[in-house]
Amino acid sequence: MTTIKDIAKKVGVSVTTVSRALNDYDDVSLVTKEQIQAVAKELNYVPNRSAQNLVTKQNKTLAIILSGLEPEGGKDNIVYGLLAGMYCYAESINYEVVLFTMSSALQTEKTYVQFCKEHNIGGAVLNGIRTDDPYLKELVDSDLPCVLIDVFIEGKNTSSISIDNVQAAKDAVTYLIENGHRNIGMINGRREAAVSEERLEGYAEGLKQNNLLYKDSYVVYADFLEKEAYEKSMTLMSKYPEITALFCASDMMAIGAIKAAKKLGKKVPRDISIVGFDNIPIAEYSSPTLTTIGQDFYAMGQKAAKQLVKMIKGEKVKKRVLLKHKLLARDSVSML
Amino acid sequence: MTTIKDIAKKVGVSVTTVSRALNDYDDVSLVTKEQIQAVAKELNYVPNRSAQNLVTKQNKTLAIILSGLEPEGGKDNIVYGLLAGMYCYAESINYEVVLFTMSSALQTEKTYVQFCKEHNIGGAVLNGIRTDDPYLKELVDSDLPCVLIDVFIEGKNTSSISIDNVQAAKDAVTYLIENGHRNIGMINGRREAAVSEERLEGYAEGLKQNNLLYKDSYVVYADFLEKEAYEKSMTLMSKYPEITALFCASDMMAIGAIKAAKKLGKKVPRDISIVGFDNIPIAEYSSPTLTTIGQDFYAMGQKAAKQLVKMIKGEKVKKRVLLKHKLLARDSVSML
DNA sequence: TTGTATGCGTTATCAA
DNA sequence: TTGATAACGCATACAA
Repeated sequence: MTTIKDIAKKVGVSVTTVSRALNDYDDVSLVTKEQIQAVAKELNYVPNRSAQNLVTKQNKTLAIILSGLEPEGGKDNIVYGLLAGMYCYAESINYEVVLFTMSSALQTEKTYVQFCKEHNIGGAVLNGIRTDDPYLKELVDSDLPCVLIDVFIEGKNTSSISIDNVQAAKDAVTYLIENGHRNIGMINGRREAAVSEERLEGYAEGLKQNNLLYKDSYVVYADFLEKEAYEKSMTLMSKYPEITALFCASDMMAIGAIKAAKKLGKKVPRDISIVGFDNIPIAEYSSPTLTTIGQDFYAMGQKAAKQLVKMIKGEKVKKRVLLKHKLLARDSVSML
Repeated sequence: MTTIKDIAKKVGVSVTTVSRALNDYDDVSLVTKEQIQAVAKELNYVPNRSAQNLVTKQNKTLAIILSGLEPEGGKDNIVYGLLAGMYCYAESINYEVVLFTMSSALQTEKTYVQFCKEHNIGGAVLNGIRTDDPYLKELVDSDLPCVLIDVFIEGKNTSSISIDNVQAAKDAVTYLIENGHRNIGMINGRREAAVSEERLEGYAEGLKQNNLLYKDSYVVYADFLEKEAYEKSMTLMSKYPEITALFCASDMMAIGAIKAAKKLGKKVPRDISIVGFDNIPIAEYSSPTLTTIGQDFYAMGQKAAKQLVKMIKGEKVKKRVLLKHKLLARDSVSML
């Protein structure tokens, strides 16, 4: 591997000069600078990041910390979108992106903070981490810039990004009501998830604003899982046949609900209307195509990376950023 | 940040001893070792990877080099599977994974080799890179261990992983023939892709083995794109109404073909049977559900990482690894 | 069993 | 405008 030393020798200058020439300092004569750059190219010189990092203590690396990367996961494309968005911005400013997951934290008994220190991480984007994760607390209590997706936690140096989940849920419910539905059930996600609470709130608000009664019994929790949603919605629809619409806090759960409806001999949307959440790729191709709340995870990843970099540079950022969502009217809802 | 120096000072030994204790050498007394480890923990010591990398020249980082991370990409979940599989193995042996894409290569004018050198990458997994990419040539010509997904290229230190695409295509076609189909069209992918050629070969072989005539006119190329496949298959079906089955080289193209069939008033599978390739998440949820060739990208990513690590360690590896595929019989094919 | 000294490749400080 | 030298944090050859 060629180093600045090699270049220095070949050109006949000191390593200092080479370093400065390569970093385009202006206290080096144009002639030598050009000469050095030419030789660098000729020798295929590539700076060694480890050495750079070691001496500059700069942290041009962003981490994305996830709950896990499961073989069967990824159907929702959320991680992909987030990662792609982050990467897109990071690369544009010559930053790197590395991955870390909770599972590896458990396995190696390495905390997020440790991982970040070890790799000179400048800041981290977190997604899908449980709010009661002790490693999370350690991280947000540390000085390290963190951007949290979908949850709002006060921390030393943190910021949050999400859509307005309350409003989005309200939009979904309102849309159902506009379509004539009066008895609307909700298939919510994991009880502990912040978004679940927010979406429930939006659901309740939507009902209230239209003078409909909120009923606890119309709400079930299905952990964001298709199968669980299948079972829970089956029970719900059987028990309360007056329900004509279901608002689901995720598309995968909506898919489960559609299956349940079919199993019960109900046609979607003729007998029961269903709205999902997220707009995962499957939503557009399922049968019927799924009316849902669209989130732009790519944009979210991009924004997260941007925030992070600002925070790394010590600039002020909004503690909480709300991105736009969009109701996508497709075929799983019909006018009553 | 605490360093081994701090620990050394506190314990009252040299940095050498600390280094050895922390790396669990056995030429350090148990007492001091335990003492050192205790203090390290107390001071929240985390080794600095940059420093380690710099001195050991070890390259405990794997790269995954992709064609790009598009906002609208990822539907097929291939990148996710590959990445998850790689990461899973990498983390188990305390390796890292970083991303690099062709798009960033273009943008920064940085070649894959440069990126890898710069980051002390031990080896790289490549997916979706065009075989005529000059940067690819430079990479496989270099000493850096590379594992190529889906393409077989001889290189200085390379190895390839894929399923047996010829056999898989043959399986698909044979399945259609077993279901009574005699006039089978093929929607192939990008002309230049190695897998396209292999799948075409399997398609032809399947026909031949069953004494059916291969017809050039029954094969169209649709660049692995849904829309393109929609148009091309529309033309194909219109021009040759005797065709009763379509073998598509990707699921997204199969989805396009199904749409085209519907548009033409043909019912799938009653009027036309369709087989896809890949088993992307959508395949299971589309209407009708898609009969397809299942590839396990997670397993592929894992295997790729394993190969890579072996190569990094200088062990011999197979130049070409073939993973198992599986025909998944679902609802898009019917007996003629 | 432990410590001294050296070097990895780079940048930064200071002096020339 | 340039160069000598130190420093970053760590691992290792060698000496003690």
